Amino acid sequence: MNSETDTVRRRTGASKAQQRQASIDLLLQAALSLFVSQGYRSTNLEQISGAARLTKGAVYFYFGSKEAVLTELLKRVEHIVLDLALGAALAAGEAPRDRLVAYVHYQANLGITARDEVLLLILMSLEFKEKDGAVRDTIRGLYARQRNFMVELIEQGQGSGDFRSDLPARELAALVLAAHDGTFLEWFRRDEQLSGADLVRALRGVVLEGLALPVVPAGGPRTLRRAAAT
Amino acid sequence: MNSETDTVRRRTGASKAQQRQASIDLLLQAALSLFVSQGYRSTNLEQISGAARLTKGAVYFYFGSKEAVLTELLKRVEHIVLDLALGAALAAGEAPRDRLVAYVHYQANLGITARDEVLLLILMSLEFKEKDGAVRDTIRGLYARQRNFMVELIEQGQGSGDFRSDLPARELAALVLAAHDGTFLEWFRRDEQLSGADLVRALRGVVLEGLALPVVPAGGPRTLRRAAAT
Amino acid sequence: MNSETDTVRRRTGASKAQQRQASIDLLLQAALSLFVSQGYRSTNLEQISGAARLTKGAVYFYFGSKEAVLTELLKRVEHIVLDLALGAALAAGEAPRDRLVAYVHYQANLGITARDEVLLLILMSLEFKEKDGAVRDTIRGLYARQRNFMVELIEQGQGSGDFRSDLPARELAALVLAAHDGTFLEWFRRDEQLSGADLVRALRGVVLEGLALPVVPAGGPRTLRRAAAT
Amino acid sequence: MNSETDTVRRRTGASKAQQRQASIDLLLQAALSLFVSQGYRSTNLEQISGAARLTKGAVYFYFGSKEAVLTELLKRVEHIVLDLALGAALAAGEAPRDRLVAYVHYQANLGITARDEVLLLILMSLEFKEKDGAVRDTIRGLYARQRNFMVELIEQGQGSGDFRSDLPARELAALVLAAHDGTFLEWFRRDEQLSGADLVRALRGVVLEGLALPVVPAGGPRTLRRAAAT
DNA sequence: AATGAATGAGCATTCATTCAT
DNA sequence: GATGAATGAATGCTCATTCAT
Repeated sequence: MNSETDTVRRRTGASKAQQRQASIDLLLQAALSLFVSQGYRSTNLEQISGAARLTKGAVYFYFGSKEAVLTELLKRVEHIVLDLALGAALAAGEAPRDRLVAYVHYQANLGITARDEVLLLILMSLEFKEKDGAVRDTIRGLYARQRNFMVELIEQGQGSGDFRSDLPARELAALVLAAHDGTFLEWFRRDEQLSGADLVRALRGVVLEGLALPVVPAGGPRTLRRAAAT
Repeated sequence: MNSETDTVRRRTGASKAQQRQASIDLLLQAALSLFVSQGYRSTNLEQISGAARLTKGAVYFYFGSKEAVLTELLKRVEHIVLDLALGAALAAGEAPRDRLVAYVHYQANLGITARDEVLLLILMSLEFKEKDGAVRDTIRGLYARQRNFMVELIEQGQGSGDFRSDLPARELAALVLAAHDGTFLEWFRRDEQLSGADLVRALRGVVLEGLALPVVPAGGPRTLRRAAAT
Repeated sequence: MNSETDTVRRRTGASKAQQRQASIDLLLQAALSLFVSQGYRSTNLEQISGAARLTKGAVYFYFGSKEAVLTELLKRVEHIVLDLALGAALAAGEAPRDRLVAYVHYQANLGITARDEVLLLILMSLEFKEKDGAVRDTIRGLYARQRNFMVELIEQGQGSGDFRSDLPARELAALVLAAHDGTFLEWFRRDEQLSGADLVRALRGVVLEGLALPVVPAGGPRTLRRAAAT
Repeated sequence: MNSETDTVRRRTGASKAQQRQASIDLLLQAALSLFVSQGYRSTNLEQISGAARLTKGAVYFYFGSKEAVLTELLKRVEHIVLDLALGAALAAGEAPRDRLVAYVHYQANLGITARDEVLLLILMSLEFKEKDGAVRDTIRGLYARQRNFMVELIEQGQGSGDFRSDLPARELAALVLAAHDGTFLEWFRRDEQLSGADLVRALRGVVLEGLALPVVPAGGPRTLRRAAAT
């Protein structure tokens, strides 16, 4: 099971198509992991290809440029972090608060199942903020989609009386997403020293309570609080 | 008002010490602004020194290395973002919720008066996460101070019955700070398209309501809400 | 008439040998055209094989190396540009001036029927001037043959009194060939904006008149010759 | 007088301005020589800087890019090969034939005093023929100037009856310049095995006789001319 | 107090070539 | 008969750093 055996196995035991897919996946996986831990700029192609037991040339064979690797990664991220998350929220029912809870849950789950994908989007949005080009535009598009969804969700919640209306939906939405991103980053920054479960519960609790109608009479919020309890 | 006039003015109107300080400040200001907008790695010394109307050599004359510029910047950030913020919180009285409100307010103010300093700390904590060295250690120290303060504050609030106890103080503290960082980043990411005032109000509102004891009888939260109103 | 149809046609309508020859010709044609327009060094195998609707590997299958493609091309050029040109000159009769005229005419014709072949030789002689190896040696051989032929032709013309003897045959021969190459290059450089017919007439006229015995009688030319003397 | 002494002398014995100029000249001289003998594409920065006893970085310090080195070289070539040559021709008097003779002479002289500069222009015009960019445009401009000058000169000569009018000035001009370039290239190709003096005399003789009014008296030439007619 | 010259290590990218299929 | 995968050496360029002035 040493490296030689490994390489040979990959080279001989598989069909071309399988080998191709295996190399691409290996490369993308290595790039994802490195971009997240070191940043895009500080990761070089030698590291990426080396981690996949290939050479720099292989990256060019499959992707054509370093940036194209990131672009491909972002395409996959869009699916996981946006398509599915938004889908999960919509599938949770009609009630805005149910949708919000589902969204928060899905995202929290992603922290475990797709930690690097989530972080990639956040970190690249920061690293590419001022760099003109396709990557920046792509990322802006992703963020815009996320924001639009959240703004609408909150507006509906305000309309239905589920969410507080004393603050503009745009800023509330920004805050929900910001709390999310911030929590991920803090978790990332501390190398998972925090209890993920507790952190998620804290996030959900605080966001939902904080978002609920602030003038608390009797029933309404209680339900929300109850619904939020796991 | 061209560069020559400018240089001459700097050369003639000031003593050696003043001139020295002026150059240092110019360099630090340029570096701060560039590190925040482009990142540390993507900012080169030519840009920094050029923005200060000096040359690369001047950076070495005053600081000795690129990293030393950042280190110096972080020292200043520590004072503004930590010393003063923590001081402001402590000065707000004994009550944990008052201290938290004061802390949030001070930080929100910083978003206007020292935007780049706040962002520098956040962004560098991400960019230097995996890079061994003095910078990383410094940043970790700053974050640790901030966290310890917040954990203590929340523990006190939990003890006094001001804050919810159904979640661990460590995770709640992480969340408060995360919401903060996340909100700053979102504001940064969107180039200040958001209403800063509304965003701060949303942050304060959501965090405080969310942090307040979840079982709300009559008075308590009201006070809080009243205190939070501007 | 798309690529698929094309490939299918090639695959089905021809015998193995025909197909083989077709691929080789396609490759050589592509290489010739690209080497002439971009230079050898600046043309890569992807461009060559792509233009022939094949892949890089095919070039190796048929030729073994990039240089071998050029070598094969030069072999064909030798036949067209040397064998036939020299043959045409010899076939024009015994008189040196008739042979020279025939040579010029044949070459001029090549400018239309085998433009790229002629240019390839000229351009590669320049590009490979300092690169040791088979290509350089081949090209030198071709040029030597051409020169020897021309020197002999001019020496005969000088002996027969057809050509001027006040200048050495070696330099006159060099000049005739140089004028040729230079004219081709100028035509090439200007992307055929010049009238090919007029250019050839000019070349022939000037070279022949200039080469003819300079013993001219009366007025005009004397002045000129005097002015030109150093 | 070994390399160390040399380097030290350059580094310590000269003022900054002198050192700067010395390095620039050394670099340009090395680049000129290498571009001419190996071509632009096939010359790398290591060779250029190495020949000047400097490193690649120095090239970037002074020029900013490989192409900029060539651009600077071409600027100097324009002065030597165009400004001065055209000036020399105009200074030779009013008569077109005198001007032509002076031009040919000046250019021939350049073959000795500025061989590489002349060749650079010719060779780069070929190497950059299909490469869009500033270099190509610059070269085209130089060639256009040269051609315009020659066309006008020949038109004047045709008007004054000095030059033959049976061929268009444009093609005759192209031919004169082509003969020039071709002769230079042949000389270059043969590594100066030819007698430069004889070659120049041949060029001048053939071009001038060939350009002179073809009105020749008796038998011989007529036959020739008849044979040449299409 | 600061500059200009120069270095050298690092990096993304290109490309001829090899080889299993 | 030809392709696709992969390599490795070469190359233009960037940039933090050094040093004499």
